[in-house]
Amino acid sequence: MTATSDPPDTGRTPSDTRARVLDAAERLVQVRGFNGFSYADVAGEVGVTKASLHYHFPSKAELGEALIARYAERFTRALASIDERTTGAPAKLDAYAGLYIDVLREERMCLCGMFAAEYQTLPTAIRDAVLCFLDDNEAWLERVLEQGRADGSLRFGGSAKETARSILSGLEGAMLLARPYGDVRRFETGAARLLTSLAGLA
Amino acid sequence: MTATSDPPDTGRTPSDTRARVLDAAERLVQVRGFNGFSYADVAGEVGVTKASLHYHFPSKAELGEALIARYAERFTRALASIDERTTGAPAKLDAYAGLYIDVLREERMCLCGMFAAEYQTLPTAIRDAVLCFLDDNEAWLERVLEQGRADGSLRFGGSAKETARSILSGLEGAMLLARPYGDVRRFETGAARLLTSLAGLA
DNA sequence: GTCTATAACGAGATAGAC
DNA sequence: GTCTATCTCGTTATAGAC
Repeated sequence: MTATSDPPDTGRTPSDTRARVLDAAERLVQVRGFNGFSYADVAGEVGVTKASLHYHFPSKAELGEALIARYAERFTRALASIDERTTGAPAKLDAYAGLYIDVLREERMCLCGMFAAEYQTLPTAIRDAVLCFLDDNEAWLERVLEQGRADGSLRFGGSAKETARSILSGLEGAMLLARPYGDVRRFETGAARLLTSLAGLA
Repeated sequence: MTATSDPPDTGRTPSDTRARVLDAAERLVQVRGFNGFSYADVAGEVGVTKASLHYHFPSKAELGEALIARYAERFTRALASIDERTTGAPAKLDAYAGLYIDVLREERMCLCGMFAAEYQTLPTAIRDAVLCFLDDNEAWLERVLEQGRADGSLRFGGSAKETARSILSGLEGAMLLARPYGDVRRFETGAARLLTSLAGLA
């Protein structure tokens, strides 16, 4: 039942290369920024030529669009997974911060945070996706905060929307500054304090 | 008493160009990132040739070093000015947040926050200066927080050092995310909430 | 799909005249 | 100090063979 004909079996799935390119490019953007890497860098890591990259992603802008699209999808799934695995708002917030920690452990910045820094230099399609990503995160956090306030597990003043924004920007900022120090713990303690102070998480 | 000889009067002070180059480059880094602008961009804005830039700053790395050095000096003076103009810890924190607002109004990111994002791509000298800048800010905030806790004008749990870090990263993050939205108010409300929740500022 | 080869351009940087 | 001219290299991108 393995490949009887058609696609010559290279030991890789049909568009394995495409995925590997996205993986390498994603890491490069998160570590060096969208303006801090080239097709040559990606080609070197993946082990193909620059021309092959252009077959999959004709322009760097299109590569960037594919990156943020995939990243956003994955993040959406991660949030859905949190909603399935956990019940209380405090546990959800903890798990949410855990997503950031996982990224930081690989010495990466949040893809969207990096794009936010370079925002003025990005193609419009990427810009729009960045705003969409931020809005989605904010909306999810807002929902969790409302839930927590309703069931008494969280305590905070002001609107849930504004609190969500503060948490989101607080986590992004903690990530931004923890990376130069190469210190994940710096983020962890900062994130804990942030959630405690802003959302009344015990 | 005006120039009787020596420096041919061009209508500019001796190294006016040097300062104008720094001004333009600083703005470009804050808006587009260190990897998002070129000598040609700076030359165009200042109205000189690329070769002239290289006379003042032989390499882009040296330009970057000069930028962060001047920025750090100016920031140090700004903090000293706050210490002179204001007395209470709450007023000092408000003035501190005001520094960020001034930057954001010009649609810029904090120079150091931008460098933090691009950290992995920067020459060592700039990296060191970035960490130094962050440490200085943290130390100043820590001192203000200690003062506020001592005189009862601020209320927060945990160490002043960690609280200072949270405030610093919170402000940088709020700045990072406010810029894509082109919304200074987004920062202002976020910063106010941050200082209230983290430092107990009324 | 992937390759070699190359185009077309912009980057940082230098030499030397004025 | 600033210029013109030029160099070298890296960048994104394309053409066309396999």
